[in-house]
Amino acid sequence: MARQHKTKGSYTISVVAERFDVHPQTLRMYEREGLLQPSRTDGNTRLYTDEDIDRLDVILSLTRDLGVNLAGVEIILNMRSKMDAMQRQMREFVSYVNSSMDLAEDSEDPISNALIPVRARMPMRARREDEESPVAAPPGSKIVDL
Amino acid sequence: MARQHKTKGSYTISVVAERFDVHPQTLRMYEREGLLQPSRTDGNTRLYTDEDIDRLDVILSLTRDLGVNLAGVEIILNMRSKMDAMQRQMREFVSYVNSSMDLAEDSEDPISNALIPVRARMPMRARREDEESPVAAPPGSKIVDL
DNA sequence: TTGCTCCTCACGTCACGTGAGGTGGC
DNA sequence: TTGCTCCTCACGTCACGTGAGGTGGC
Repeated sequence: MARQHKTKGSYTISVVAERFDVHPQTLRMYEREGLLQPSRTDGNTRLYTDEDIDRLDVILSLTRDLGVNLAGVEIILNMRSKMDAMQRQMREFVSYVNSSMDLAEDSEDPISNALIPVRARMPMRARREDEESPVAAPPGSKIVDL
Repeated sequence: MARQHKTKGSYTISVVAERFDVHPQTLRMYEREGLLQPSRTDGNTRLYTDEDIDRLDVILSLTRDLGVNLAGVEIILNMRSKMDAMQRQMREFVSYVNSSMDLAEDSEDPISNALIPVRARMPMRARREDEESPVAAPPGSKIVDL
């Protein structure tokens, strides 16, 4: 059996290949195309981290399940991280506004009364990670939750 | 020369094909794949609107310039509209918060003082259409401004 | 009639995945 | 030694784009 470097998730190419039922040459190709950047041992052997694994999982979903080619995968991965950054900013901003309003929540003054309806009318607040994205995918869309 | 139905932008397939230097069969293929949905005349001739043209422009950038296949194009177009929706929501929310704060701007009470720093510290406000996206593309990214 | 339109079928090309073959380090 | 690793080269398959061929309506 293949050896595993199991120091907080570090896998050789054969382990990854077997786990995802993918050809080792395919993994090397993904690296050549810039989609994966595993580190190397001193002896030049590739080591895949858990983050590499997660990324590979997305790549294989796109290529195998959705038929996207590697040029498309690269762009989609970039857009994904861009959307993640947007959602993070959104959450930070909303939670900041909300916490500012919490200071005013029990107040009776007219300004806090003017601001509180934001939370009631807008469908926005700090979301937990397991909650649904605020923007629904278009009907019939192939995007489930990329 | 080919005829044009120029009632607020409505083009036959030959006009579109010539303008974008694309084979008419390719346009029919894009429609078959669900990427374009031109309307039809009573005689079943395709009519492309200005919106179809804009969409085609993006499709051709993705396929020709970036080498994305049609499966990838579909996903990217869906993600694009999802991102647009997110930015729109963001803008609406921020401008709502800003306008709420404008009510309190000249006030001396502690609550408005607690809220005003939002605008000073966060890089978020209602943006004009020609301003840059708030989230920068990763360095070396192929995404210019999809 | 002319020049467009519609459609289907088929071919060439290229990207992607996979395999062979030869090498080297633990 | 064994079983991994590295690499390059090459092949098969399939998606995409394009062309041919035959049709019909303005």
